[in-house]
Amino acid sequence: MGADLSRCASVFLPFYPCPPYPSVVKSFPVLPHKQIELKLQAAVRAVLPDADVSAVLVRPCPDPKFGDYQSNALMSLAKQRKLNPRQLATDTLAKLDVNEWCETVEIAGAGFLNFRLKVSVLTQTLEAAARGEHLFFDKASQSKTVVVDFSSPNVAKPMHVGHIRSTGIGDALQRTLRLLGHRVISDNHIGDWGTQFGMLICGYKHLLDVAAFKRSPVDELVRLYKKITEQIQKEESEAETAAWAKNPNDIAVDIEARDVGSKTVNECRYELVLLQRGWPENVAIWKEMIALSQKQFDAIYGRLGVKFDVTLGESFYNPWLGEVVASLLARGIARESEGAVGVFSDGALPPKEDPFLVNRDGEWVADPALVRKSDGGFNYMTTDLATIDYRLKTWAPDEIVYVVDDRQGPHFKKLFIAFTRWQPDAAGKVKLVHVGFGKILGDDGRPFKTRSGDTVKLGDLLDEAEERAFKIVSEKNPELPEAQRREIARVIGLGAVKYADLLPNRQSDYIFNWDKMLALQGNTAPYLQYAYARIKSIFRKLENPESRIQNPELKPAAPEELALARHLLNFGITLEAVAEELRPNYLCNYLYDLASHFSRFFENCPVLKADDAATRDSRLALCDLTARVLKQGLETLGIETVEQM
RNA sequence: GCGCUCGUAGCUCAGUUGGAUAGAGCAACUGCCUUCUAAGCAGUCGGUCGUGGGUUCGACUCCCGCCGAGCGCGCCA
Repeated sequence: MGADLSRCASVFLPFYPCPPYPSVVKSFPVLPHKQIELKLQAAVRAVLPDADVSAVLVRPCPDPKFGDYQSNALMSLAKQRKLNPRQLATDTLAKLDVNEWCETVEIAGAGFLNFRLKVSVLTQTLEAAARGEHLFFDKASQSKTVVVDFSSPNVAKPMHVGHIRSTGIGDALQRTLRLLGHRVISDNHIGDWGTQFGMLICGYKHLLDVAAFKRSPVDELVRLYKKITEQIQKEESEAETAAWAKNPNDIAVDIEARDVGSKTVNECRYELVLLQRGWPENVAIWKEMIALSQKQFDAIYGRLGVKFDVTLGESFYNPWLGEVVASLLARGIARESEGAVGVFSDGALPPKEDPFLVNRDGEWVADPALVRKSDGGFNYMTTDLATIDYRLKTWAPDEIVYVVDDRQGPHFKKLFIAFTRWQPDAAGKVKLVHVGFGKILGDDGRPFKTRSGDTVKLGDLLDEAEERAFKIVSEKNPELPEAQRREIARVIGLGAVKYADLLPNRQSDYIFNWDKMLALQGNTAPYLQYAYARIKSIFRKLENPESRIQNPELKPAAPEELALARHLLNFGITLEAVAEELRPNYLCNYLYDLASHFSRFFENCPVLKADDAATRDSRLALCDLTARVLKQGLETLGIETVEQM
C-alpha cells in the first residue's frame, strides 16, 4: 500500500450515502411534565438568578399517592448553597404558576415538590395523541449527528452469540436516536484485515475443499483456519523437541527453533506480505472471503431487521495508516521504542488514571498504545485513530458511540486520549463514548459454549428460538394455518431473544440459559406482544373499527384506566433517558410496566361491553393508544408485533 | 502485584440528578376461564442491599478499609 493517498483525507474520500438531517420542527412540548419543568426552571431562576437549572427536572412520582410528577432538584440545590430546602421550596413555589396543568402543588418531606395533573390536562393530552398529533414524546430540541459503531463481526468467522449484545444494543440505540429526530450514521466496522489472513490464504491455497466451500464458505474457512493453526503448533513442537535433543542445555534455543522451525508459519507470513503489497491473486482471495462473509452477515442482519448506513471495515482505512503514524510522530504524540512506534504517557494525568501507565511490582511503567509494530505492520489502535479522523471529516458528528465489549474499556480510554492529543481542536467538537457491555456466560460461570465446546452460532440460536416458539404457538392455537403459525413463531422467537438480551443492565455479565432466553412468560417480549395482540383482538370484534377512533373523547375514570393513561404520558421521558444514558433496558422496563397496566385494565374494565357508548369509545381510544405505544416501543427495540398470537 | 467491573429475595435480574415503606420475573403455595386471547389477573411466601466505618436532613446509590467473583495489563483485534 505504497501510494500516498492520504495527505488530505477529504480529497480522496469516496462518496458514501448517509441519511440527511431530519427536519426538526421546533414546537412547544406536547407533554405537560415538560411544560411544568420549564415553568419550574423559570421560577428557580427567579429565586436564584445564577443557578444552573439544567438539573431541575420533573420526574414521575415513584408512588401515585404523592402525585403524578415530582421534583427533588430543590433539595440538592439548597444543599449546594447551604439553604433551608423547605424555605427554597416555599420561595420557588411563590414564583411558580402551573395552574394551567396542575392542581395545587405540594411541598412534602424535606423539600419535594409534588405535582398532580388536572384530569382535563391528562384528557387533552390523550385526545391530542388520539388525533395523531403526537405519540407521547417530543423530538429533541436540538438534533445531533451521531455515529453508532456496532456489531463488527470478523470476516471468515461465523457470527456467534457474542454478537447479539453489540448488534441488539447498537440497533436499539440507533432506532431510539432516530425516533427522537437525531441524524444517525450506523457503521459496521467489520474485521476484514489482520494477520489471520496470512493463515487463511495459506489454507485456501493448499487445503481448500472446493465442494465444502461452495456449500458453506464460512464453515470451510473456519476449518482451514483451525487446520493451519494445528499444523503450525505441530511443526513448532516438533522443531522444539528436535532442538532440545540437539542442545539440551541451551534454554534460549527452543524459542528460536519454534520461530524458524515451522514451515507453515513462514508461508503464512509470506502470504500476508503478498496481500499487504497488493499481489493480485491474494487480493482476489481476500476479497472473495469478504464478499462471502458479508453475504452470511447480511442473512443474519436480514433476519434481525438490522440495517447499517455504511459498512466500512478495518481495511478501508489502510491507505491512511502510514500518514497517521507519521503525523503522530511529527507532532511528538508517538515515539519509537524497541523498533515499534507507540503513544506514551505525557504525564498529564495522575498515574492511577493514566491508561498509558501500568503498575508492575510497585513501579509505574510505560504501557504504550502501539501504532506500528517493529515489522512495520500497523495495530488496530492506528486503524481506530484513522477511523475517528475519517468520521469527523466525513460527517462532522457531535458524538461517536462504540457499542463494544467492556473488556476493551482500556483500549478505548487510550484511543480517546490519544486522539485528543493528536487533534485537540477536532476532539473538542465530538463526544467519544464507549458503550460497554458484559459477557454472556454459561451455567458454569465461564464463557458460554455449546456442550462440545464450540461457540454457539447466532443463526442456530435464532433457529432454536423460532422452533421453540412454533411449538408453543401450535399448542395454543392449533386451528391457525401453519404458515401463519410459522410467521407468529418467527416474530415471537426473535423478539424473545432480543428482549432477553436488552433487558438486563448492559454492564453486567449475564448467564445464558436457553429457557430464560426463550421464555415466553413474565417480563419477556411475548408478554408485550401478547398485550398488543389482545388489543388488536378487541378491534377485530368491532364492527366499524376506524369510525370509532377518529376524534374520540377520553374519559378515564376507573383507577386502572387512570394508571394506564398516566403511564402512557411517560413514554417520552423514557426514550430521552435511553438516548441520554444509552441504555435500552429503560425502555424494556417501561414497556413491561405499560403492558402490566394494560393487563390490569383489561381484567377490570370491559371495553366492548362497557356500560355505555361513551365509556366504550373512551376505552377503545385508550386501547388504541396503548397499542400504538407498544408497537412503537417494541419497534424501537427492534422487535416486531403480530395482530394475533 | 496493579487497574477496571461487580456483589440486592432460593435462582435470574431491575432499581432513572443521593430521595419518600427496596421492586420484578422464575421457582413454591392459594384463588380466578358459560363475559373483549388464562402467553393473563389477584394474593401468600421470601432481602440486616457482601462486610465494617464515614459524609448527609436522607445512602442500594457518594468516600475509605476489608472479604469474595470476573476481566484486563507492548508489538492479536
